[in-house]
Amino acid sequence: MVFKKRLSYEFNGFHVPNVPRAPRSSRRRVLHKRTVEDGQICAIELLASLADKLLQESESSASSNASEGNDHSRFGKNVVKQERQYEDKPLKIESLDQGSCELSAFGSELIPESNGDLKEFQNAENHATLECIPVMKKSSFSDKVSSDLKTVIGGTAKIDGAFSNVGDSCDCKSENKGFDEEGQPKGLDARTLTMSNTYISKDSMEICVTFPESINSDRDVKLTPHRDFVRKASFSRLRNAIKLGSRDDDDKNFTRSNKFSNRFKASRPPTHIGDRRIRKLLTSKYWKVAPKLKDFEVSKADRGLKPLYCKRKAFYNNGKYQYDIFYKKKKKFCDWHSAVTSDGGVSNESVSNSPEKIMSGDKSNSAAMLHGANGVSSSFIGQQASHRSMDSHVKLSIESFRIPELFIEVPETATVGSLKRTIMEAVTALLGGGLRVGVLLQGKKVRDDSRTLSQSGISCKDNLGTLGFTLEPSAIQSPAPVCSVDPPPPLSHDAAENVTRSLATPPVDSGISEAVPEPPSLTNPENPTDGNQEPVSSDTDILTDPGLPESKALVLVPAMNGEALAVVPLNQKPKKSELAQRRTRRPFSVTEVEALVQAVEEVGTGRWRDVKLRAFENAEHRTYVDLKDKWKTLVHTARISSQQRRGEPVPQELLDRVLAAHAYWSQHQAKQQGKHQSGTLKLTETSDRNEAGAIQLLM
DNA sequence: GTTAGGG
DNA sequence: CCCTAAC
Repeated sequence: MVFKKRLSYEFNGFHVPNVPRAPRSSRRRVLHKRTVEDGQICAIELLASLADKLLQESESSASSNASEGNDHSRFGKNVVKQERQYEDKPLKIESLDQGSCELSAFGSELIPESNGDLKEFQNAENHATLECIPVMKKSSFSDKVSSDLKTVIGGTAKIDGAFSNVGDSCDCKSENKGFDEEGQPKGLDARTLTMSNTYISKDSMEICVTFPESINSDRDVKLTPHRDFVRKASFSRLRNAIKLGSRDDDDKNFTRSNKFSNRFKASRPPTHIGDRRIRKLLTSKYWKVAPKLKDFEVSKADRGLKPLYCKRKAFYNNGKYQYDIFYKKKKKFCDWHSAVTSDGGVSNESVSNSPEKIMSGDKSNSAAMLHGANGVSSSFIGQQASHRSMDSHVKLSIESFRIPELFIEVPETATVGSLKRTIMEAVTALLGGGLRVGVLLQGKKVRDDSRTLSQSGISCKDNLGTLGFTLEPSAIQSPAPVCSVDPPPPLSHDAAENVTRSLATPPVDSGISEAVPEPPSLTNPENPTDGNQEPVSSDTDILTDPGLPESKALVLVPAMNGEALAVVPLNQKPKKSELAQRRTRRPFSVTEVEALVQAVEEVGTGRWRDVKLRAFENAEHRTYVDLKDKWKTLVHTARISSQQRRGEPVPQELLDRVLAAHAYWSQHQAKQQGKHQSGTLKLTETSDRNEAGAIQLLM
């Protein structure tokens, strides 16, 4: 009885509830907004000041735009969090972000300009600062730019150096804590990753892409990270994560970790038992089967709890929940495209808080789940119109790329290393087929590859806001656009939030990408955009899902203009799509049928709670609704020919009793207390189906 | 929270 | 079994 009420855990407190099973009715928890911690603020300030210094050194340029500021704050916050975490907590692998590939594309246009360098530099700086990760950016796109590039690089290098120090200090700390460090060289060299045309920061997997507006959308832009590269990235990321902790709130991570560790073992993607609605959605039209993902299923974010029918029996379901978790199977979602919502709202619907979501960013999770069904990964891209693009270059930034949620089965005895490997394999398998890039403009897929960006309208500032990209495993044909960016972006702030959510880290580090910087926490909690925020109700168990829902988050990075771009989900359809698992089927045994018949004979129909108490008091998995349903089917079964019956045959004798009791109680409305004992109905047997007769006898 | 039914 | 409307 008290259970349900207790269920509203507070995630803020990171309290993990131990409820065995959740009541069906959703437990919708309200997310609590995170408050920024003082410490964080300080850290931010420090970082900010540091950044300023750097900028000044390089002859600060005044040109900072709102968007940048935004990013900065985000990153800064992120950094702070990381530091904090690393200091305060023991890091757990589980807390690592799944990682997403972060892709940033910078237009080359800036470079040539006198100011361009500076700006670029700033960008770089921001990134570095934000992530506390050295980022090397280099663009070889055009030779003419090379000189400018140098400058940029230099700037970056500086930053890197500065941060490397930080990293070192971090390392020391971590070492003290007993973390293993890889013998990575320190300094820029170690952390610099250079690629031609495409640069990915080792840690963040940031990819910079530059291209002229006139390029063909398809061929010129390359977003494919190299495998090795990926590895490296993940590696370094891991390292970072270890050192600094994941960007998520400590609490979050912590909680997640706990969940994860506790539940991960299960083989099936146990996920959440969810909200009925969610289940419904899942089972029905909303999800499609992903052809390719067999090894891992996509799970849905929703961790709804099942209802406890234990009001009277208070702990009646103990342990059941767990059972469900382990044995229930997850359905795959195919609608992931719809899922990719800016706020992830798609999936959330009314379901609210799953701790997980809260932690990681609900929206993304849910979205991820949906996507996951397909196994397609999508990414949101943030792009910005190049400011003053006199040179007609389009500047785009893809902040992150996430893979769909994966379910992985790992024995409890598995090592962390094996866990990571397993995840890596799953991810690799997912992406093994290669990625296909789709371009979305105003939610529509841009198909004509030969058209220039300007011809496609992509170069227009107005349209940039509506530009989106999709990354899908090429194996999957589903052409459907995964996500799009919403044109009318509300506030940059919102955008940031969206991004954040989408980026929310999954419990496990996929090893592929790094966590994305968190958005400003202040605003996070409330998302005006949609009600999605509410995390899906989840139990603690949720963590169980090893799944890493990854959606590819597409984030728009506000460009210089500072207008914020909001990522909007293309499809609203799965508004509520939360996944719920269907309970495992448990056919009634003859014994149970017998008990049911007996009880109904005694108590009558229409008093299922009493029946339950009388005959199934200890059968946690049999709810009174189940009993009622079973009775319904029994009556039906008794009326059909034995040839038409399926499953374990029920003795005719029992079926006869069913009919008799049914007939009897239909006449009696079953309201009167069970004065009728089995004896009473026995008489019926004689008269058999003659209802009137039975009644007469009974009376 | 229970019931009663439809799905 | 699920989901809901009605109580």
